[in-house]
Amino acid sequence: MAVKRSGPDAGLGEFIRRQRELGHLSVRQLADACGISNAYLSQIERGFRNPSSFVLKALADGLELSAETLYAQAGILDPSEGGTNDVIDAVRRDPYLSARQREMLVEMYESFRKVNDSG
Amino acid sequence: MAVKRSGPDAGLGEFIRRQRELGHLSVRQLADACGISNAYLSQIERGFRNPSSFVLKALADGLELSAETLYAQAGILDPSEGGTNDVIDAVRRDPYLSARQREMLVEMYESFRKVNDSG
DNA sequence: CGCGGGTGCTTGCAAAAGTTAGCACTACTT
DNA sequence: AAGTAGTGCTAACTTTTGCAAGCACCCGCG
Repeated sequence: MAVKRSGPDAGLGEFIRRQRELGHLSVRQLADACGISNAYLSQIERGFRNPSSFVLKALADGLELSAETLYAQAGILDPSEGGTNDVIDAVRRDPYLSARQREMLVEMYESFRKVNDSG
Repeated sequence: MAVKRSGPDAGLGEFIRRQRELGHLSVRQLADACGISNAYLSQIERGFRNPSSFVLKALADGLELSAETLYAQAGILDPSEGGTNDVIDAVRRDPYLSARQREMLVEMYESFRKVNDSG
């Protein structure tokens, strides 16, 4: 498999269920809102199925919470990512840069900030 | 199906391929780095397969870019969430940089973009 | 030439995702 | 009590993911 898979022990399902119950939604209601079957949602909540990116996105929408929150819960997004600095964020988000170029820009920026602080 | 599926027209694959090529990696190299098969990566890049959340996460790591960038490209994360997209804007807005530093960062960024376009 | 190793791509197949139909249970009506 | 509608869950099935193996092609080297 090589890629990590979450089993029935995954906390994501429990989180989804809690969120659903907080919103006073039934399994069917949320499933309909997300465009998935109730059976499938039931299995996701109990950790027997591993939702795809699209289903995860749909669930985030249906639960009216940010996709980031859900992804962080799923363990596929580092909660600290998307940090506090606009420049670094923008560099990380720019789709036209290579990894190395990103790295160079971030380093350059940080060195500037460092120099400015000490000066 | 009820949940949106991306077909061979999806831009995600092209984006991944572009990032891979910018990093001078072969299909096999990136696939190995991500812990997925080269066959599968090839299919993802051409839009014939739709990677799961976990594979997407692995790809983000392998390409050394933030998971958010990739998710935004996959259309499963609203790009406006969590900050701006424009590197130059962010640099210009940053209050902790000198005019000279701003200029250098912008020039560096633009030269990268230029190189990527031609090469 | 002929061989080994690099590239990306295709082909079946196993495993997982996701659906439809239907179960058992509860609560409210008539 | 019987009927209807709500709840979540199960079973059987179809579709998609993801992989091992192998294809065809190109290049440098003997």
